[in-house]
Amino acid sequence: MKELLVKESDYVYVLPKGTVQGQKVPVYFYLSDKLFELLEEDAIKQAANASTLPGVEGAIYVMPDVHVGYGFPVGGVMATRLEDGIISPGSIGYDINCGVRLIATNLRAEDIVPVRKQLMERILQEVPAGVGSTGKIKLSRSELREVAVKGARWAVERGFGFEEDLEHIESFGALPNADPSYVSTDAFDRGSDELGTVGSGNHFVEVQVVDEIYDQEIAKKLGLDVGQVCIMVHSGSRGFGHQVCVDYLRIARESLKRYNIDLPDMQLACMPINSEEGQAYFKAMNSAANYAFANRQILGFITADTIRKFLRISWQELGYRLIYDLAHNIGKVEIHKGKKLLVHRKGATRAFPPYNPEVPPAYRDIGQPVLIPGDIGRYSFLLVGQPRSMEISFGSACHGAGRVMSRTKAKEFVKKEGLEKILKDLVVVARGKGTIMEEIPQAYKDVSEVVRVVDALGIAKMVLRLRPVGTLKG
DNA sequence: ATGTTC
Repeated sequence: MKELLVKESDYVYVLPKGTVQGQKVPVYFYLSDKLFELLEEDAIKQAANASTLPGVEGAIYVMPDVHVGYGFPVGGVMATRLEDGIISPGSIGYDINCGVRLIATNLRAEDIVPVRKQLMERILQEVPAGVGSTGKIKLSRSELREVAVKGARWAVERGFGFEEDLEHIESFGALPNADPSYVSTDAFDRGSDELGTVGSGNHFVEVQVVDEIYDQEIAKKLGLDVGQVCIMVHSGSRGFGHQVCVDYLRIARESLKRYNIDLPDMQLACMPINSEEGQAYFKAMNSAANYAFANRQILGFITADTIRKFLRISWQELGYRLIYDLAHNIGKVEIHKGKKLLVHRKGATRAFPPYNPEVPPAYRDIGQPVLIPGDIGRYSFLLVGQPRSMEISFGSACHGAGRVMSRTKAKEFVKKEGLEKILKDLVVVARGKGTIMEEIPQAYKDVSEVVRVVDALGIAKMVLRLRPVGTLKG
């Protein structure tokens, strides 16, 4: 299908409306020439499939870190009209509210670098990571219901963080319209002991240092300077959100006939937003999203507390300050160009511009922070949302590097090259070697190239780069 | 992503 894409301008390729059968809107791919070469046929097909869905509005947008996903590509943005559109679990993702948090500290690189190995070993002891890992927090059914409604606030009330953290979280760390009575017993069972755990795959807790600044003025307003130590958390809603997705994909498949929805791919199984099933999924999805906000709140706090105890310093000396926390797998009701839409972001980050009311007051004149984690060996980036995102991507940017090598291929590569040689002087801790082998830097696209594209398009502005000091993986 | 092929 690649030959059907038309290069409209630098970084913009379009699959014009009318190219595929039943297509309702065009599909825009935001790519450099280099990333265009890496674009997979199946990812194009998946984005094209979504452009045929009922009530899809404007266009489908695909970010430069695109890769094939379940039904809808990772890196995809789709908006559907509330009155006649659908809601698609596969277009939000299995890991509901997978997202990123960045915490600043007053520490300098030299405080951490000499002791980074011991520090990461300590963090490994305190922060549970890995598939099926469980935490110290055991939740009763009623407590879990509370988590699902209150989100990050629940964690703060239990002592995991501070009231002022909440102002620096997307949607204040608690999405409205969460109703855990629409969440299954299976999900409750899986969620009861996984709060405050990292998970697996590309999830991590990382100690980082501000490495390079591209916009001094904005970095200053964020209170960030070269050499400053930060904590980045990348995790989601664990088994709780996964089960919500599984449950509602089944419900969606079973309700397709009832609502006369015809699909090019069963993985895009969806429900009218204005249906009993669609509303049920929306309320369950928001519950899982709030679980993820609480999860990252706890993870970030425990990590900061561990660093503090390791260095034997006070909270004041540590200077813990939440910069921002955001979702990159989520469906949200937003108004774009005067229309009330459900914006599906799957591997895409909200990137609202300055003076948008959703941007925290402290950042109002610089725009919403956009946190882009890279792979374990390279860099992560902080950008801020720009006005053009509201014109060309429903206020969205990319979310990360994006895979280029399959997990299997990555493991074969490690067996051939040797893990020590690949990781060189990186400090990466984990309970097992499996995930690290799948997550080697070579398995990912260069995140620098990805953020360069969203910066060049005016979706989000590059502010600074962070480099890893030590990484905890699942 | 995921009690990693219920």
